[in-house]
Amino acid sequence: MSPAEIFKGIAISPAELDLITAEFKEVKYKKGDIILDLGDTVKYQYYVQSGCLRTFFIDEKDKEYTLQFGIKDWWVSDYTAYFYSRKAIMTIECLQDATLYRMSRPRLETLCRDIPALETFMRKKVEGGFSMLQKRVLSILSDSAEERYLAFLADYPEIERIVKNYHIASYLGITTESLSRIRKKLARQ
Amino acid sequence: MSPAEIFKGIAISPAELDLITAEFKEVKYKKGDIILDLGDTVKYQYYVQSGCLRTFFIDEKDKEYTLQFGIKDWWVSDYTAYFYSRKAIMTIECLQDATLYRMSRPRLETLCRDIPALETFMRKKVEGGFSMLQKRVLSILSDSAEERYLAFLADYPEIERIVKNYHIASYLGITTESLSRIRKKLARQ
DNA sequence: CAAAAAAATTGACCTATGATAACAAGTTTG
DNA sequence: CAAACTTGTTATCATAGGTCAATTTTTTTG
Repeated sequence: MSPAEIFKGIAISPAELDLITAEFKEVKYKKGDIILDLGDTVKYQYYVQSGCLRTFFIDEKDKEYTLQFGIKDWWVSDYTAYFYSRKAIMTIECLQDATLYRMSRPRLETLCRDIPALETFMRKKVEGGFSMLQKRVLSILSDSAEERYLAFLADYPEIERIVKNYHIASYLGITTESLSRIRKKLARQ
Repeated sequence: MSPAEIFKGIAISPAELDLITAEFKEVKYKKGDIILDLGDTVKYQYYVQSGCLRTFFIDEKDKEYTLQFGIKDWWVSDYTAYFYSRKAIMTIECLQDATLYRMSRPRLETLCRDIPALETFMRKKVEGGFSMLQKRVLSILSDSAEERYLAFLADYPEIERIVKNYHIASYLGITTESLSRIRKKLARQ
């Protein structure tokens, strides 16, 4: 296992791949660890090699909203802060012991400048994320909580097995009581 | 007015700028025109030079959800379809006579390959869009309809002046009746 | 500018989900 | 393995926002 796996499938020379992978640092976290906390300076984005992370936002009423789960092969960060070199507005916690490869923004920018194929790779990665977020906006606007729960189960069966129901509820934007009612109704049917 | 204005502020040689602007085509639309329709092949993304566009999704019950408005200096497309060269799942309509510069996906990909500064520009543009969408997801999940309406007015005062209330309602994900009640309440206060 | 069409408002009623509280089930740890 | 804690469920009641239908206001057009 090495960061090289991240780039399998892109046309890039071995020398360039070495340049890139040299800038990743492997870091390990334990279940319950806070990887990034509200107000921290956001230096890194993380590639999840194994384990499970959760990025969430806490509102004035201390209610949590899960923005993203991250499992194998996902990238995780507080991207708004990461992109604009600002302080974190999100928290990232480790839900399951994890091995991550982290990359600092300035280093990645330098690599992108030097290695055009990497720049293209990163652009397409963000395009994919943009597309997923658009889909999520539409889903929150137009689907009922039950429909969104079913879509979540269909889209992320592995995540459902790992995380708690209250994490899923906070991803769907409903209370844990509502999710419980939905689950009961679905079980009956 | 020429597509060159799109790239003011990026470090790019005049020769490269010419290469890029040569690939934009100016197109004009009238209020009410459908620029892109459900099922169309999505070839272009559009830079709005003037006027106002709206991208929206229609669900099974014929209810519309506005994903994005586009005014001067915004880029508009059905991005999921554009990124993946798929058929449109959205409709784009012209809300106010518009002059657009359009760019085809394959041409832009070629230009990005040849001009690294353009690739970086495009990546940062998508990063900005990603960040805005994340903010919108959080806002839909955590804010009331009234809070979202107030935020919309604060964020897009120019758009509010141009578009109909039912467009705003469909952006906020509420009915036009609800928006009307919210407006009444705010007017009273 | 009058008629028609489009947009916005209002009222009455309904429903999905939230809030609160109590409790049950599951999991961790001394 | 029992106590303590965490997670999930259930019931009751409250409410934001939806639905439907009628009406008023604004805009467009012949």
